[in-house]
Amino acid sequence: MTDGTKTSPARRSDATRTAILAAARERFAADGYDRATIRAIAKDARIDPSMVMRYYGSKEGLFAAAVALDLRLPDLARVPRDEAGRALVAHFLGLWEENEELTAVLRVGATNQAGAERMQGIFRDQLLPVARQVCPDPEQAPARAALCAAQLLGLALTRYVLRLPPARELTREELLAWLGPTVQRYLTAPNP
Amino acid sequence: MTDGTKTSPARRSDATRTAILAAARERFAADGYDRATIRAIAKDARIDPSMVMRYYGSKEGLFAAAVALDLRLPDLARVPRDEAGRALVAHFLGLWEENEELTAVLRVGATNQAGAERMQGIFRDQLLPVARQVCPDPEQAPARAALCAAQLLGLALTRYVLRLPPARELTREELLAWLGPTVQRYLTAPNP
DNA sequence: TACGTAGGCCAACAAGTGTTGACCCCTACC
DNA sequence: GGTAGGGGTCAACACTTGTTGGCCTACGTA
Repeated sequence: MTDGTKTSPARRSDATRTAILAAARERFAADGYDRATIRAIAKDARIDPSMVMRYYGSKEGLFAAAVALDLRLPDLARVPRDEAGRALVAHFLGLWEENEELTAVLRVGATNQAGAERMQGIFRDQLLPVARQVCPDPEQAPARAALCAAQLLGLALTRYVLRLPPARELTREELLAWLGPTVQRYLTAPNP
Repeated sequence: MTDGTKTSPARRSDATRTAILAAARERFAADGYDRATIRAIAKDARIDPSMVMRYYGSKEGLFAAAVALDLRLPDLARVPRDEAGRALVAHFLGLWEENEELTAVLRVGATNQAGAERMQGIFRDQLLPVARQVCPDPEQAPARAALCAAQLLGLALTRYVLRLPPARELTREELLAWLGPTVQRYLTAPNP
């Protein structure tokens, strides 16, 4: 699982570095920023806490390195216009199922001021452009994207963070059938 | 602002107690459970940290006392069946605008395991019964209520916690027009 | 007036935090 | 073979946290 970045040759400590990142992702996702301690992360990675500091400078640096968030949103111009909503929901579901970084980012976003700003950035740089592709009037794109974010993040919140039992019991197909039309409406329906 | 509970006569320390609760609500809402320190709360209330312990036993006890959450959901049997969604959204919006305890509970629910369980309880005891009143098939009530929770909490998350600018700029009327039909569909529409 | 008691403050404890610097070991190169 | 230098550990610092117990004050009652 070498990440795509092409840094200097290949340090002897790469194994440790990735072990730290993996442990950090898990802890941040499970406990949130404050409760996830450097000592606990280091213990999971079976190294000394001081190594975390050496490689990532500080706890904030570690968090930034651990959750480099790329939603890899699909190109909605390439799916039929009336299936955009369903496609978006499907993509988000897949993302959340496999990727625990998202839980970490959402947890921290809800706790921390800096975390909230990070999420604002993700919204602006990743979801908003996609919405702009599909929205009838580009000027409405921010509002429509915000509505989609509310629905999608609300699903993630209830299903993966708060873990409301009924939200967990819904199948992928049911969610697509319920949320797909909602997101579709937020994206493309005429004004209200 | 005497609360409805009919406890012993009226202690001389009632002013202090309510000052502590008010400060606690503010801090918990603004900072979340972990970052809201007893010392900071005590400072806001202009008393000694030890008083908080004396009156509320522990930090958890203080939190429990500070956020006694009653959503006061409307009786949906008394509004026209096809306006239930709109009524629910309107009620939630009013609730969040005036009540900062909700932000605290959501923040803590996203951070803390115990907080998540508290939110599960709120969902089960307050939102679920209301959904049961309106849902065509009572057996589907949990799933439908969960969908409503996802949409409503998602709105709260983006608008009041993450504070995404476009989510903040939507007016009350726009939100009613967009989310009302969504919640209505989740509550009463035939299966998918 | 005397006094018990509740309200309040102060200082400290023990635990846990992020962070730092000194020190050892092993490897790769001259 | 010697020697930088990076990988790694240990112990400690400085600080903050929730929490506790002792002590003073002032009210309300007898």
